[in-house]
Amino acid sequence: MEPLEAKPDGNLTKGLTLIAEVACPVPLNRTFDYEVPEALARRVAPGVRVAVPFGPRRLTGYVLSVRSGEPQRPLKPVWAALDPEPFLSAELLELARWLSARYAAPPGEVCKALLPSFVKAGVRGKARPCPPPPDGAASRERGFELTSGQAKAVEHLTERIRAGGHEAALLFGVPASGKTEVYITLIREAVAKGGQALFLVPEISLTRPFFEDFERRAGLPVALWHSQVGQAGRREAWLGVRRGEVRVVVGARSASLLPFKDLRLAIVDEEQDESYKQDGQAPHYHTREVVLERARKFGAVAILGSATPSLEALELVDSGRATLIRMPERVAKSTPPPRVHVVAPPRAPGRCVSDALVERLRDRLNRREQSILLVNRRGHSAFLWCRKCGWVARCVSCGLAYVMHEGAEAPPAPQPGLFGAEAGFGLLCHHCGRRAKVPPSCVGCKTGALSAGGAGTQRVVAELKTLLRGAKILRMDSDTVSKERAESLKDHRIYDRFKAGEADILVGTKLVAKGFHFPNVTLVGVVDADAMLQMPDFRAAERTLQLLIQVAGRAGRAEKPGEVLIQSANPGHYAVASVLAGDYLAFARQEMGFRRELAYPPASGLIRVLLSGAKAEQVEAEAEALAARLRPLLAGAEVVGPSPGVYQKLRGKFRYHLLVKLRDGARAPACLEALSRAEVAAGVKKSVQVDPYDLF
DNA sequence: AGCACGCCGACT
DNA sequence: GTCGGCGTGCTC
Repeated sequence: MEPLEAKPDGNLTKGLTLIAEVACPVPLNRTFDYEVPEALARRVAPGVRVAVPFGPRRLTGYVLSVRSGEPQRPLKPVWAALDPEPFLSAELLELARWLSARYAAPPGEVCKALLPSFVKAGVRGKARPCPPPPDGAASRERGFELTSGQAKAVEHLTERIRAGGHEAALLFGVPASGKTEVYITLIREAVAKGGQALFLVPEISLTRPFFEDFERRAGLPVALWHSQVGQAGRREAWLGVRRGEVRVVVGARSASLLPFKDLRLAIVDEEQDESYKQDGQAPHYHTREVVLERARKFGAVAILGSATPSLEALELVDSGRATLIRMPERVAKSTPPPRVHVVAPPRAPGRCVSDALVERLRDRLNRREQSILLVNRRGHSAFLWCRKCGWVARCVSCGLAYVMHEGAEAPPAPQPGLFGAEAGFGLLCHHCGRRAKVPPSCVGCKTGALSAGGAGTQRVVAELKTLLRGAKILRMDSDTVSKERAESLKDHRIYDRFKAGEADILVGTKLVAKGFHFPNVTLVGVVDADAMLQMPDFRAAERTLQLLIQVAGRAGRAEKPGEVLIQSANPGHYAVASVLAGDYLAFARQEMGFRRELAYPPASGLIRVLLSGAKAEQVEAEAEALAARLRPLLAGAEVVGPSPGVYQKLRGKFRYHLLVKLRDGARAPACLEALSRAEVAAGVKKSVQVDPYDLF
């Protein structure tokens, strides 16, 4: 017989109570227990949203689990169950717990991220008829040849999809090696077996071409998912995926969080792309990791595709967690890969394009072929400084050097398209968007003349205009390609115009390196490879090499051979040398050695603790104190810092960070626990980021 | 994150 | 005399 006891309100009940573990949407890395009143016992189940009292307010929480037990303390009751049946499946709840633990993210915010916005507006999903299964007629198309080794690997994966069971593979194929064909074959297989397939690309603008391609060539109904899809489309796709009716999804990062019912295949294309890491807001997940985790749970096949695999993916192969499939040959074997040269940057002060590069550009103009120039900065010049006293124009709230823009004073952003009548200069903070006027002379010493340093896209365009009279030049960077236009059909206006031959030269930031096909481009130039290599980031060499190889792949994709010119003062740098040698794996081996030596990912787990606040001394002191407290607590981990953030001051707040390097992965959970529990003084904000990509 | 509680300046 | 500033503390 259970003992009876008096509850605080005086009622006599059994000692055992129904307890719901609820994730509340607050930035606290923990869950809260509530008592489930008898009347709600049937409706309060894992995955259901509930209304609960939370301090003085009422909020909507997510039930993670229900158990019966003796409360350790008096519990408040669940007020209401909001859904007739669970919204989050058992698999999604498991995913929520995993995300929360892996990335030190508040469980309530994780659950919120797993539910689409229309749920909050109230859901009344109509039952819709199942679309007829795709007929086999369309699935006989072929058009590519695999070498016997690749064919065997693909056959193996096909077999795995057919039989069911988890497997992860890294598909390492040179650009234009026909990876898409392999993807389509495997997607068809997954769908034919009655399962679902997910295909991820790093950018929204890349979803549409794949979407159309898959619909046409695989003969499959495909759903599109990314942050710009409208309310109606989201609703249809989300519910369809959950019911298992949507069989193929093409999407960006957030599609990895969709409520799949029977996932059989997940593909992460261009897996090295940094946009797969969500760094801006919690949960700070990495798409590659989410996909691998879910594929494991579903017993699905996961494929990471890349021509320049991340060191993380190569580490998966080395440790036996993924198999390696190489596709070392181009489909169009008649066209040789582009020739790559390194040339010295121009000596003349103020010049950014060397004579060698200008000459090659002129040659292409004469031959009516097109060229692409990669410039790693938008704007005109990276900074404005005084040659006499060294003063640099800086944003007052961020402390960052202002970037000089042409026409930046005239809102909105400069006209897209052909370079023309953009007049006047202005200063723009690339972090907070603050604008300022260009001072007539140095603000520091009052007498020195100012000059602009660090060439941006606008300046390169201006220089080419004077050096190559009559050349038609298009500029493409985030100032000319607006975000809103990213998904409509006219969004690729600049791409279309360039492809249609409206311009001879395309000058742009890394946007120009993305997987678009310009048959008439035979020359690619990289204006300042050194600036990319010198970024204060342990992944700088990896990122640079990946970008160089990617942009080099834009040259000579059709019948005419391509040529690549890289301007660099360090031809001996191991990243530059690897482009010349065409040996990515040699670079990866060397880079992995450095990562091991310095305990950077993937040789270690990296956790960043960022403190920010209005008073610099206080933030610094708190950071020091935190580091001192953490060091003995985190035996086996290396605590680096504190040091001022790369951006010491951002939007009026001073920033210091600590880096925790964990060579022993098994200790990560305990370490995260300690880090998220550690308290800092009021007035200072702490944030914990797991495996951050931005160390700003 | 909210939202309350708490202790110091300009107003009907 | 009070209305209100936002510092700081808590949320099952």
